[in-house]
Amino acid sequence: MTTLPGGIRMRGDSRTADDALLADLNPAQREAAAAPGGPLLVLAGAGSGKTRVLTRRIAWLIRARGLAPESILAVTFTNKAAGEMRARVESLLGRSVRGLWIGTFHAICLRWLKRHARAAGYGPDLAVVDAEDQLTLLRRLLKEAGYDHTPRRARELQAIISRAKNRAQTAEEFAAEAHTPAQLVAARLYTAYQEALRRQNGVDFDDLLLGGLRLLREHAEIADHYAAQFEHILVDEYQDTNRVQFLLVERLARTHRNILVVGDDDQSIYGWRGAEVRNILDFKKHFPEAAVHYLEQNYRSTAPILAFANAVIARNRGRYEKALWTERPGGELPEFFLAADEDEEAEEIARRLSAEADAGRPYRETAIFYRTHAQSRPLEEAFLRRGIPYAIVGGIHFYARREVKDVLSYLRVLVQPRDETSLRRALGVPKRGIGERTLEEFFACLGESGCGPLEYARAGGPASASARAREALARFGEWMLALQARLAEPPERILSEIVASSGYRDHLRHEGGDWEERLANVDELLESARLFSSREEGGVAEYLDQVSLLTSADTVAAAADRVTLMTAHNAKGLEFPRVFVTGLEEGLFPHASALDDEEELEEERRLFYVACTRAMDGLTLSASEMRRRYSTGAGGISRFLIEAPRELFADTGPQGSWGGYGGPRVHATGRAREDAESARRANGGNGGWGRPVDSAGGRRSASVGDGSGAWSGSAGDGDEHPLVGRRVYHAAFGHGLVTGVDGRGDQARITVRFQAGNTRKVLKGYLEWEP
DNA sequence: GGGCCCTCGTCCTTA
DNA sequence: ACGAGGGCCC
Repeated sequence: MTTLPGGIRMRGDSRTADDALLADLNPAQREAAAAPGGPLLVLAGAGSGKTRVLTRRIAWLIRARGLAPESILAVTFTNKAAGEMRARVESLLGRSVRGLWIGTFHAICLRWLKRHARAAGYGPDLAVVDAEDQLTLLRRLLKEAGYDHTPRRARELQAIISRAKNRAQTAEEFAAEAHTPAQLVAARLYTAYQEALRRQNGVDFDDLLLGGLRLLREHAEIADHYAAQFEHILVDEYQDTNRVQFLLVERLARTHRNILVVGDDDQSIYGWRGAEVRNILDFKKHFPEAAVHYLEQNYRSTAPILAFANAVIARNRGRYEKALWTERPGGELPEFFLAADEDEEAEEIARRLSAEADAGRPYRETAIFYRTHAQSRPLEEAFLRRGIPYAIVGGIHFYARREVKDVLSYLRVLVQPRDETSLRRALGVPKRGIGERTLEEFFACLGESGCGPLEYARAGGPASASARAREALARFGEWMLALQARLAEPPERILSEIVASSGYRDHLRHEGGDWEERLANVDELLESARLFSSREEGGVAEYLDQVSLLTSADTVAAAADRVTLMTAHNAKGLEFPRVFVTGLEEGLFPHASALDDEEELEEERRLFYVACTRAMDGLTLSASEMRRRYSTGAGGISRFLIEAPRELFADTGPQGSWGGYGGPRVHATGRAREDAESARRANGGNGGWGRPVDSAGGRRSASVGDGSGAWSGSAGDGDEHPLVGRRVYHAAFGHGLVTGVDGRGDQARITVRFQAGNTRKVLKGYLEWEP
């Protein structure tokens, strides 16, 4: 008998597991999987078999407890996880579990909103608006309201609206709380945005959740119906649920109170998206009678990997104290190496990968994680050079590619002509003589015309438009209405008809550039529609729903023997025998935007912890001394490595890179670049290794502003304008003259006219001041 | 007015 | 390096 943290005493084998379903679970897993009912919190560390517990519990509820599949609701984090979990349960039970509700919160809410469209206040054929369309719409609204409508502003606004929605705050509630001028503007636009969505019968991702919640709140009979139906509710990755998702779960669990949530506060990585780790920390407050189970035995990683990961996460405050352990014997220390720049970092990874492949490790066993998508490029280039097959998860999502969105926009218009964003897109691409001006008038007059958008187009649109534009509109309307009459046909047939008769292929060819790749993507889209038709029941509308809810994590191709590249966020829930975590530099991982906020830093640390704990046998960490990123360099080795006990990882840099490293450079310094530059020169600029470290190899002061180095000439942080006219040297761009200053301190952006003739804005920290 | 070309600011993570 | 917007020509 053991007492676990939190004072939960656990018996050994309880022998409630008379069912073979639970035979191979450990006692803690079994207790959770066969728990009698009531609220249950399972704190499951990385690799502790939580998916196993969830699938076994669902199977156990159905077989041992005789529950009907439709009385169980299981919420997963991705559609892929839902599909896998369903398949797993079916194979455990040897029967179909048709009727089981399993999916992401978003997919489940969409299902409700469609099923109860009228009650939810939507028309039929509700369409999901993706992030890009959301931005397009917001920019248009900003412009119409006379505000700055740069993509940046639109993104800021999108984030504000999204955060409000994730707190379950409607436009009206948000407006009521708005005080500062900026908040009032945001409130106005939030309202306008919701009206625009409403006009086109659209919902964004956050609306799916909020709409689902509103449906349950405003229609007690519907809420009671589902609350009665779902005798058992299971939620995976509970640490990454937001307020709205909590409220949904809480409402649905009210009748039976059989709510099992599984999560790990150390793996909460979506705070920026509105996830509230409080949901899991406060579970016992919300459900006072809840039992708590801890899963701390890790079945995934070797002891050295776990020891390193445990040490990393132990730096965080505000967490349930816990430590994973394993019975796995042996294992190598995690490795670290420092490269001169990102090309060499990528090259070294490719080199190690090739060697391991030669030694018999299949490529598919290896994954490479990075903090931002932009880091994939050097890796791709290195892999291409060495002929290493790879697949990128995420990045520019397939369905977010311009050519794919173009073609899909026609399909969306057919299903929902009021979708203004898609209609604007379809009208404009390929060019058919309908320009900005005509579009504005078209939509301005559409309302008064009293007919639908396609009929209005067929009639020639606004009388004020040019004869050419009117003719083009009429042809477009005619064509779309003819296609609309065929909507009962399979999506694939409609889609290929669209591609064929729109002249889209010619349009792409004419565009030049990477048209071949774009053309291939269009063909791949047609193939995906064909696959949908062959696999799923449902027409064009269902096809579009599926496309909208697909996520990057859903498209991991498992079959081929390839290395997988993805962001650390996308890695959640996965495991690989061999893992590389790259770009471990201050400002990148942890990301620059988190450096001045302790909570955000802790989230970065959790993200790093998630990345490391994906590894089963091998973990290699890497960093670059220099990085071309918005014309800036790297910020020194990540604090996540600096703060880890030195004996928990091995420095495998060819020249003992760590040994010469002078300590944490928490802020980017000019020295880092300078060193990297001299390293490149010393290596003849080729892919050679290492940087010439201080010959002494000892510690070296690298603190910013120590007055001894390149910094001494810098003016104070007060008045920056005396800097204009100063001569400077930049490691990458050479000598130049300051022509402008933006901001203060080391974060100031200095405009420099370089001798080469180019003018650039660079961070002050990267400049050396010449006399 | 519509479309092409060139210059400029810009990319953190996502259901 | 990529897209958006401004300028310019049809």
